[in-house]
Amino acid sequence: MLRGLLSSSTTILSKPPHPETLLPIIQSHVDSSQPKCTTPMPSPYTSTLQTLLEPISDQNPPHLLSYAPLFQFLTAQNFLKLGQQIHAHMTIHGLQPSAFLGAKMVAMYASSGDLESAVTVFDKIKNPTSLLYNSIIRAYTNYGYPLKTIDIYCKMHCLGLKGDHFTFPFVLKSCTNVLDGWMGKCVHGQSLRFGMEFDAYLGTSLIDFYVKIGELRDANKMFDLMTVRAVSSWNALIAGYMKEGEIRVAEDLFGRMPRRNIVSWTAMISGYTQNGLAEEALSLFDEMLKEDSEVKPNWVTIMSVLPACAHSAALERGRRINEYVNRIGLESNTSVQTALIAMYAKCGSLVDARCCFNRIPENEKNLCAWNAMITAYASHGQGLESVSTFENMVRAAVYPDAITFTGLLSGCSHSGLVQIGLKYFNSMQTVYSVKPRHEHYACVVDLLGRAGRLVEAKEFIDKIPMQPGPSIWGALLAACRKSRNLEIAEMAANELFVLEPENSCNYILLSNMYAEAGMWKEVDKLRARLKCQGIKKNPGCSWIEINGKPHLFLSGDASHPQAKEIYNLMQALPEKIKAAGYTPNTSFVLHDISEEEKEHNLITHSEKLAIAFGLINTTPEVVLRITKNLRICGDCHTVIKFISKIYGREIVVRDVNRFHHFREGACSCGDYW
DNA sequence: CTAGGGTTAG
Repeated sequence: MLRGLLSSSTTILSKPPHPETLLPIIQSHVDSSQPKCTTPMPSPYTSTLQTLLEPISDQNPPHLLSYAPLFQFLTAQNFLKLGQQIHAHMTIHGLQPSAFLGAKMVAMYASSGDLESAVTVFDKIKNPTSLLYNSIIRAYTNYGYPLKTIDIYCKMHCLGLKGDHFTFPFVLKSCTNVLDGWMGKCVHGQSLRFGMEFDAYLGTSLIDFYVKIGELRDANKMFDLMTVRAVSSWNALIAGYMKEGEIRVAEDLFGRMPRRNIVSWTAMISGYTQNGLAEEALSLFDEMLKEDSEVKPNWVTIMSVLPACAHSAALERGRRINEYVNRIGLESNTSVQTALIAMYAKCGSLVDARCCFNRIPENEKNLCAWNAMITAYASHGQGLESVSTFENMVRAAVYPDAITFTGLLSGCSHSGLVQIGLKYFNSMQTVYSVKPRHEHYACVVDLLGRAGRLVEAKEFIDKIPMQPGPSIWGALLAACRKSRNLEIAEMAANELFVLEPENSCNYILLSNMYAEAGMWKEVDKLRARLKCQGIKKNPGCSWIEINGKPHLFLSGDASHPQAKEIYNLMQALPEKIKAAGYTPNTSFVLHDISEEEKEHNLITHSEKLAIAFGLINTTPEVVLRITKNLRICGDCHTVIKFISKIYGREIVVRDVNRFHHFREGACSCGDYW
C-alpha cells in the first residue's frame, strides 16, 4: 500500500521538493479534506505547521527527530495525505525512520484509517522498541483484530521487550474480545512481573476481562486488591454483577462508590433493562436527571433507557424521552433513532416508528436501522411492508444478516405470505450468504403451521440439518392450536417436555387444547403433572397506559378501586354485543364448568378489564393501548372487534407475539393469528 | 490506555 502510494506520487518525487514547497501542497490537502471550509486554511494550523516545518527546511539533510512532532501533529489532526507527503519527503532524503519515529508514523497511519501502511512502516523498523510495539498493538486493537494483537504481543514478549501500562490494557482487551481466558491470565501474570499491580487502567481492564469470561469472583478479587480505584473500576464491576443478574450487589456498589459519572448511571440503567426491571430503569433515569446535574446523558444512556419504555409499552414515557433527545441535540444520532424506532413499534405506534426511520438520512441507514424497521412492520402484521422494506434495503446495498431474516420471515408468517416467505427462506443462504439458524427454521415452521399446513411443517422439521430446539417445537405446538390437531400437538409437546421441563407455557397450551376438545381427563393429568413437578404458571395480566400512567389488571381482578364500574360495563357488554350479532365462544374458558359460569369467566379476562377501564376513563377520541403478557384469547379478539365498532374506538393490543389494531369492527391481523 | 451500547422468532 505504502509502496503504491509512494510510486503514485512520483510526480512530486521526481524532483526532490524543497520543504517550503510543502506548505502549498499541505494547504490544498487540508482544503480537500474539509470541503465545507471556505477559508483556505484555519490560521492555527498554518502557524503550527509552519513552526513544525521550519527545522526540516532549515537543516540539509533534515534531522530525523524533527519529523516526530510533525507526525504527532498530523495524527492529532487526522491529515492522512499530509502524512504521506512528509513520509515521502523523508524517503527522498534517504532517511530511515528510527523506532521512535516509526511509532509516530504507525500512529499517524493507523489513526487516519490506513492500517496497511502502518503495518508496512512497522515491519521495516530494524531495532524495535516497546514504544513501537505499543503503537502497532494499539492499532490492531482499535481496528478489531484481537488475534493479531495477541500475536504481536507474543513476538514482543519473545524479543524480551517489556510491556507497560500502554501495552497491557490493549492486549487484555483483545483477550477479552476473543474470550481467551488462558491467554488473558498469562498476560495478567506477566503484567505483575513487570510491577504493574498498582495501575488503575490495567486493574480496570482486568476486572472487565474476568467479568467477560464469566469469572465474576476473580473480577471482584481484583477489585478488592486494587489500591487505586478509578470510577471505571467500579463501573466495570457493576456491569459484571448486572450481567449475572446480581442486582442487589450492583445496587450496593453503586450506592457505595465515592464518585459517579455518566457511565455509572448508564451501567445501572442498562442493567435494570436487561434484567427486565423496566420500572427501576425508568425511575433511575429520572433520578439521574433530577439529582446529579453533573452528569449529562449521552447516546448510550438513551439507548439503555428506551428498551425499558418498549418493555412496559410506556408510550407517553417514550415520547417524553424522545423530546428530551431532541432538546439535548441527539436527534441526528442514527443509533438513537434506531432505538426510537424499536421503542415506538413496541409501544404500538408504527406511525412514529416510521417517522424516526425517515429521519435517518438515506446514506446513514445502516443494518440495525433497516432491521428495526423490518421487524417493526412484522410485529404489526404488515408483512408486505416488511418485504418492501427488505427490498429497499438490498437496493441500498446494505447486506442483510440473520436478524434481518428473522424479521422478514416473521413478517411473512404474521401476514400469511407463505409462498413469499418460503422463497426468501430458500434464498437466504444461496443469494445472501446468511446461514439459517434455529430461529429461522422456527419461523418457517410457524409460517407453514399458521397456514394450517402442519404435516408439511412436521416434514420440514425432519429435514432440518440440526437438532431441532425448543423454539422449533414450540412453533409447531402453537400452530396446532388453530387447526386443533391433537396428534401433532402431543408429539411437539412431548419433545418440549424433555427439552424445557420447567416451561409452564407448553403444559398450558396442550392442556387448553385438551379442554377445547372436552378431554377433561387429559387436562387433569397434565394439571397433576404441573403440580407434582412444582411448576408455576405465570398468571395472565394486561395493562393500559392512561395519561402516561400504567394500570395493571390480573385475570378476574376485583381489587381495583373502580372495579364496580368496570364490572358493570363488562356485564352490560354481552347484551349490547349479542344485539350486534355476537355469540360468546366459551371454548376459550377451558375450565370444566357450566356454560353460564363460562360466560362470566370470559368477561373477567384481563385484557377486557383493561379495555373497560380505558373506556371509562378516557374521552372517545383517545386510542386505547393495551399490553398483555400472554397471547390474546380468541373470544377477547372477537369481543374487542365489536367494542371498537359499538364505541367507535381505535384499540391497539400488544400480546406476546404481535400487535392487533382494532377499528370499526375489524382487526389488522385479518383474523390470521 | 480502562468502564456503559441500538436491530432477534415462538
